[in-house]
Amino acid sequence: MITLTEENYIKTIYQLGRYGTLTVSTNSIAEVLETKASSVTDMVKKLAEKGYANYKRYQGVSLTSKGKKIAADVVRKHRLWEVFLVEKLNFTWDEVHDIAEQLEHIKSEKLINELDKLLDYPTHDPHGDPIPDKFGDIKKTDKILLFNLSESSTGVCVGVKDTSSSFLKYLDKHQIALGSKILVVSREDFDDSMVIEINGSVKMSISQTVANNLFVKEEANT
Amino acid sequence: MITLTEENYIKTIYQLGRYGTLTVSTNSIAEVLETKASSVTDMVKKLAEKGYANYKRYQGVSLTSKGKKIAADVVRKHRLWEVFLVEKLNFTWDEVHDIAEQLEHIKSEKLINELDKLLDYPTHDPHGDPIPDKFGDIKKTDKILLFNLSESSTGVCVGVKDTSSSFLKYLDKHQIALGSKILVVSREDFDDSMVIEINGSVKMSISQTVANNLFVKEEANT
DNA sequence: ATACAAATTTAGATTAATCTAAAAATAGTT
DNA sequence: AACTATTTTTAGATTAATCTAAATTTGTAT
Ligand SMILES: [Mn+2]
Ligand SMILES: [Mn+2]
Ligand SMILES: [Mn+2]
Ligand SMILES: [Mn+2]
Repeated sequence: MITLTEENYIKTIYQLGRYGTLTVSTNSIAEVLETKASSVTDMVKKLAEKGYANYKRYQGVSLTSKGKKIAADVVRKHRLWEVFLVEKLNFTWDEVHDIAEQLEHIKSEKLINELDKLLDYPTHDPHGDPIPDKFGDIKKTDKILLFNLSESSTGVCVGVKDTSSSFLKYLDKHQIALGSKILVVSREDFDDSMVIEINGSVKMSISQTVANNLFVKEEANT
Repeated sequence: MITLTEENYIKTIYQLGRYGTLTVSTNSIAEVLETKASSVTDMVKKLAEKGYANYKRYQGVSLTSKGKKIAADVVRKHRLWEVFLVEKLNFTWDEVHDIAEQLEHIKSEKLINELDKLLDYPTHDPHGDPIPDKFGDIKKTDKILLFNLSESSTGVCVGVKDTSSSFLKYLDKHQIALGSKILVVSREDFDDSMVIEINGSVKMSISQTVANNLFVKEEANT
């Protein structure tokens, strides 16, 4: 039996450690979960005892394969529910995260498999993040940050790094959505801002911050 | 802020007290929630402090209007989710209750209103229980137990009292569903069993237990 | 090699929810 | 009215998850 709190810690270790590949520090977990480092220490000890994590004092934590499976399951549920909220219940992409934080802990294998079927087996959530399959495997794409796209190159917007409501609403306002085609018209060395053209029509200037939070898939150069 | 546990106690008080009309005993709550009476005493004190319940030592508990609203909301969510599971995710009526026990605690007004819309504003859950509207009001029907239907009277099955999986599967097996027309062919004084005819065709004998757990709406006598 | 700052862990306390065992109140019966 | 069985409450302890403050370890810089 695993508690909701344990699931949240495991998920955080998974995501901070790049889908379970790296070792993660106590402080970084505390920051994400908005708890104190001492609480994290207690919890990772428990996770290690239960076989979900590898932990040596002062050396950080990583997930066991058992822990990775739990984490992938929770992330799968989170992202499938987000798709459901957008596709079936008229939510916008900036409204779904907090509700998915609750729904990701509902326990029923049939529920999640039927939801997957209802949504026609989506591979990505509304923010472009990949949905692990029922074995916990993730199809990883070769997306890069818009910031790393060179002048006069083109990319298709495939995801966001910052999923905060304010950033998502900014994108909505400027008609940038997943699937939008983005051409880097020019770059400004002075402040690292860039001028982009969206879907071959609207031109606008974006800050470094924006460019560093938008994932694109680079298009083959003509 | 209200906890999941508090919600479950409030819901139990609501249901034991006939949708909040009666005062409820400590022991009866303990029995439903499978806890000890001493735990119930502690919790009802807390509920009273928080303004959800009226409580005087040794005199039982009832809900305040604030408590009733919470309870109706939780019951509304529980029953809407049950409809969702059956209508959209291919669950059978004997599979939905435990999952709805989890889903009923998800907090989002928009979520539940959109779910209501998606399901086309259902008035009853898959077991025939009424779904409170968003104001907490319940449309109550004049259903009676099949056991109280007299010989040669006819009723339409509109609900079940026992919602256990074993009873629901028994009904499935014998083709009794919500909407089935049931004629009381004869009654046996000896063991209170009765012979019924379902939808004008199949005849079968049912025990007192079955008759006491099926709600019907009596049809006007010809 | 030492000193220091940052990260991490330990010790001890708190809160929510639960339990057992004992005490108190209530209700039914003579 | 007194006795008794049942119900309910109190007292004290436990577990999960958290916190603060103090102690320890690590890593970096002189
Ligand atoms: Mn999310
Ligand atoms: Mn979560
Ligand atoms: Mn139910
Ligand atoms: Mn519940």
